[in-house]
Amino acid sequence: MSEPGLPPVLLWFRSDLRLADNPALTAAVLSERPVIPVFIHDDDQSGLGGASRWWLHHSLKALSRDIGAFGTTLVVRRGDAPTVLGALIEETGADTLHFNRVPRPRETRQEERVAGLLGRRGSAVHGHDAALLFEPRAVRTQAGGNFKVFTAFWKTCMAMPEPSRPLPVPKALTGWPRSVRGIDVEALGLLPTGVDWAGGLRAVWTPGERGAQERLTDFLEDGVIESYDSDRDRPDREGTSRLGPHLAFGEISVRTVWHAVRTLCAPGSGVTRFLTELGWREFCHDLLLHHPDMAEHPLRPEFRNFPWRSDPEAFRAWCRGRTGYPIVDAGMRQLWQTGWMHNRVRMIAASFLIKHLLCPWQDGERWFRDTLVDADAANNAAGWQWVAGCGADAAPFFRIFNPVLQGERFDPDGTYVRRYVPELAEVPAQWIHKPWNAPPKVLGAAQVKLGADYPLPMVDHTRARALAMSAFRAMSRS
DNA sequence: TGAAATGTTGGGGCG
DNA sequence: ACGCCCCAACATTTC
Repeated sequence: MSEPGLPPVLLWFRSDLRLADNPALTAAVLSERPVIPVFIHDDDQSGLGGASRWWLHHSLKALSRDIGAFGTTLVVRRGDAPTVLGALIEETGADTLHFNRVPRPRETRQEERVAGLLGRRGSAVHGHDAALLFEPRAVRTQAGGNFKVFTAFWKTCMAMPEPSRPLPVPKALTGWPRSVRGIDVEALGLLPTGVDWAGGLRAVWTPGERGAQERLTDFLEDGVIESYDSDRDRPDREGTSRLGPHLAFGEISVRTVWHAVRTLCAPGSGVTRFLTELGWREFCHDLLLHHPDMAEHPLRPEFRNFPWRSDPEAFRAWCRGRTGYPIVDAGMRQLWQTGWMHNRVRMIAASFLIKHLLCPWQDGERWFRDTLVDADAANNAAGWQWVAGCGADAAPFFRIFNPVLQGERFDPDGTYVRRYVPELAEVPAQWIHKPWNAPPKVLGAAQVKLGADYPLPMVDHTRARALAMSAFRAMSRS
């Protein structure tokens, strides 16, 4: 127990809304001083989309409850983090700050401002690393640069010492006996105003550390991971972990996931593949750290000359899931309804926006950032550039998905399409991914009138493909 | 972590 | 028996 009179330490929560494997928390507890846990929301700086705001609200509620169980209170404030932290130091006499670094450019800049401001006031500022498996920027080529090819990056990671084991939840947390002014999570105004569009999210997700751990447990049970290698590509199955949003908000640490899989699962192709996906997350963060403008500017500069089209109508149709290509529309509607889209379908839908509609990939990146509960600045930007063919280790631009073939290959029975495009529910599997080819009799029996109940394809695949090729060639010539 | 076009091969039907 | 064509199946190349 701490002596009265000892100055408290500030514990600044950010994208690490958890108590397990939280080195900042552990360090604060070890200091044997009263701990003031703080969360600061900055509406102007957060860059959070609507779906992420919904998630953050519930995740903060969960964290408040969990901290409350220690007899302590999470202090919630809004505003500019360095300013708020400075004010808290004034108010409480705290002389130390612990936080976990967020290895992304925006957050890193914020950390530097905090360190500068608090350092000038004589406070000790301690940043800890727990957001990645391997220390940010520590993975280097032999020449000392950052990797631009994933396989080489991951091979190097796998030759490094295994990631640290996760830290336990501290046994106790001593709070600050005096009350510190804060606001209710509700007052942050993170939930939808007006129309409640979050019903689909509530039905699918449980934000918070408990929910994250349950999701991990579910994934590790029943041998899901054994067939992960193939099932992860099947949107009609529950073959993926769905840990994305929990990782994005730091409700569970990637090291916890890593060691749980390594400890509890028999080695095999599924395990290897899943760990590799965690590797992509590492790679994306490494890329964004070295290319802070990756969400706006293509890594391959020649793509600045790509003749993108400006077509707000087409973009809107894509957003709303009314392209006329069932696998694309199912994905976009799953995203809108649940805040999440299966990864295979993300690739198909993104490819469609970029290569069939020739819309700028940045527009799609922003839409995903606004609608995904697992929106992550690094993963999202890297993923979109990868699909567009202008990123690191990217698919060549001419690798154009055929949405019909992709649908038939990865949703062979049409189960996924039927779930999210109910107007096609009665269309037989043979035609579900290309209803425009179905005999009129079949469509009649399925009670579908194309162009009325469900749109006709907004572009012809073969023609769109040819146009994309010539646009690509135009860019390559210029 | 493609798709489509083009090339090659080999078996069977047939004159 | 032989060559020819057809075409499916597979492989390679091209975008």
